[in-house]
Amino acid sequence: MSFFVVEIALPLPLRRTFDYLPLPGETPDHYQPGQRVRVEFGRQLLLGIVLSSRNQSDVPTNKLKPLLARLDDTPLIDEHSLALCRWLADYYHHSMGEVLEHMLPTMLRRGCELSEADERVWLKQADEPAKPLRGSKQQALWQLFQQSPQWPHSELTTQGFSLAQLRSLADAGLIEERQQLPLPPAIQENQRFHSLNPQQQSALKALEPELHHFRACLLEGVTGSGKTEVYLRLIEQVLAAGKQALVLVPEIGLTPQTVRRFQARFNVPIAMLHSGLNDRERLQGWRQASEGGARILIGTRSAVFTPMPDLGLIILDEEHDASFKQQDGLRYSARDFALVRAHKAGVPIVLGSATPSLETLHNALSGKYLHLKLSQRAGDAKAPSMKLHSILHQPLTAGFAQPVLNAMHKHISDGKQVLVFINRRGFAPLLACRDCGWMAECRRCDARLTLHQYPPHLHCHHCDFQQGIPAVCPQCGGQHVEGIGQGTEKIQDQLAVLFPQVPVRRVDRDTIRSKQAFDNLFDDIHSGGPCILVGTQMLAKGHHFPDVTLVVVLDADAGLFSADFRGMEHSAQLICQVAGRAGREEAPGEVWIQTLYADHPLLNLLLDSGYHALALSLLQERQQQQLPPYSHMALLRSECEDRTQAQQLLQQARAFVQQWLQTHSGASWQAPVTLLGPFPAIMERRNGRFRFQLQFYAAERSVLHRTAAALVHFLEQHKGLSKVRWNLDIDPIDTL
DNA sequence: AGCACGCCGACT
DNA sequence: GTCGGCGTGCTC
Repeated sequence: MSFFVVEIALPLPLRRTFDYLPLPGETPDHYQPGQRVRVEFGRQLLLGIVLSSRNQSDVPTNKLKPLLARLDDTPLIDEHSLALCRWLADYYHHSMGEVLEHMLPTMLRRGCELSEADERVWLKQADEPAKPLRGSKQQALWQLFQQSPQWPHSELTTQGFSLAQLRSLADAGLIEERQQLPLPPAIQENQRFHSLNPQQQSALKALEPELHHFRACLLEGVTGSGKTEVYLRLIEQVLAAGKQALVLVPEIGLTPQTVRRFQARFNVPIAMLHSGLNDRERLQGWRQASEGGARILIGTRSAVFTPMPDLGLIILDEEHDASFKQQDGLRYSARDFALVRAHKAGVPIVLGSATPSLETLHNALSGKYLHLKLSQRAGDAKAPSMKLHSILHQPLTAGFAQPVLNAMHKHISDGKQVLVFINRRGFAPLLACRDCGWMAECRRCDARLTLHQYPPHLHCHHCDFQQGIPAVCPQCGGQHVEGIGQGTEKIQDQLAVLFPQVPVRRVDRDTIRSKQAFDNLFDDIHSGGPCILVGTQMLAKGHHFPDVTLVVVLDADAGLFSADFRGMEHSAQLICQVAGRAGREEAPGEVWIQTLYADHPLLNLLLDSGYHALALSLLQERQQQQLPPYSHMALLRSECEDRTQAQQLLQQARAFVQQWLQTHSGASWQAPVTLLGPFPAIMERRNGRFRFQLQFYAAERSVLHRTAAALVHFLEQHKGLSKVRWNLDIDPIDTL
């Protein structure tokens, strides 16, 4: 048998692979790309992925170690997915091993078998107990089986039932244990079948011919215009053709409602992948999708990696949402990756949004994407009326102008619900001393501590540092230490006094700690009756509150003057999203935006002419300034406890890139790379580390790409400033 | 990233 | 005299 080695990708930040000797008696045929193997690496045991087998190695044979075990007979990751990982590793200048780590659910990364996704389930076997059941626990258990004939073992144990209780029901012949892969039960087909309005029909008509090849489409539809119904119709056709559909949604967008709507509509197994699942559930979702059992996969960002053998369509809803971009480690964009995946798989991808990102809009306007618009709201719903309300020189009560309070009173007395949006959680964003001006600051960040009252403490929202509230000023000993400004907690308190007749509910990360809490609150709100909801971003995303007819935006100004060049874009998207919560049913909605800058031209453009008009105007600005999407951008960030070293690393990086550009700019390199920085991050110190950044802009993506590759190579070799942590962000979203 | 090896300060 | 700090260097 001839000599060969197996090339393995290991979960390390090293941008190279490692060769190992095969197991005794195995031939190259035993090794296929995508299998998992266990290896000894230095002194540690690692799980790696086979990339290839070859008949020679760059490493001397006596230095090669043999593999310890091969875990899979057939590849766990198919060739197609492997090629996509290679693309991703290349594009984001990351190690192949770390990219592959993202593709596999935790249990598979730890060496578990795919079949460990199988869970014990208990199936109902009879309709009536032959003898009355003894014990209230047993009766309660039997009640559950009346509701649904099939229960996963783990779910029953978390509900407090014991194995003994299950056994006694099994002995009575009422239920039976099975080892099986539970697929979500199919519900009756074509429930709640909505009819399409003319715009939806023409969008569908335009999309239908594109279903059998790659095509990127932007479905730009105002809130309530029925984008989801168009998705459902497309998925219907894809399923009928025997293909699978991948549906990607933002992190907080995957609500039980969304899932229920899909389940109610399609008579096929649907898999889910999102952050609320435990490891086994994730493995289940992954397995169902990758073995083809599930015909629809609904998931958040990381679900974009799940192999799907019969992929026929990708839907990415709310494409502008920031949660599609991973913000640490491997900083990939699930949206951009989904586009590449669709392209390589030869299937269409539909990006949906009421407020598309300027990048996507630019691609749609230039004809690269098919551009479809839904401008009328489905059914009878009318667009909300939006108005700016100047609070310049106006007396405020609890932060509200009187006319705004009056409007709130009116909607409440009409029996409707009011939503107050303020993007600051906690009681007050600042705790200060009236006597000497001292402010509570975080020791580890360049930030003030936020005052919370429920429970009372000071909290840094950037590093999670927490401490008690000082009774007297630590600087002057004065008694007048108080919260300045307002957050959701304070607004809630004050509104409870101003509107004693209605409940005032708060929705922010602090009240919505668990999914359970959210569902409860949601059911409460849904059951109707007038109430006031005070909340942050969380309120803006994805949720349908049918009885909300008034939305008040308290701090729209915060985003208008952001240091980030995308600040206005994101502000506008947020305002539109919050506004979209109002008046989705028969009652018309009203949106009041309190502002100090009632004559802000872009804000007025947004209100008078809508998001699309504003976006066109912002695109012009971007073109003039040669900012994305009219140029391509990369960001090298550094952080270190030593300020000087963090800065030095970027200076060295800059010097390297400048020199490299000089030596590599021949005739074919007319397009230059513009370097800006290094400069300190907007919050220079965070969690005890000083942060700097170096920006790269290029008109040609390929130039930026090659520069970045050279830079990463340089930084990897260069170990002088080893304490400094660095990260290269390709196509960064926030540049703060 | 781990985990070694390696050379200088405060302890039983 | 050792224990242990974390600065370089390597891992097929």
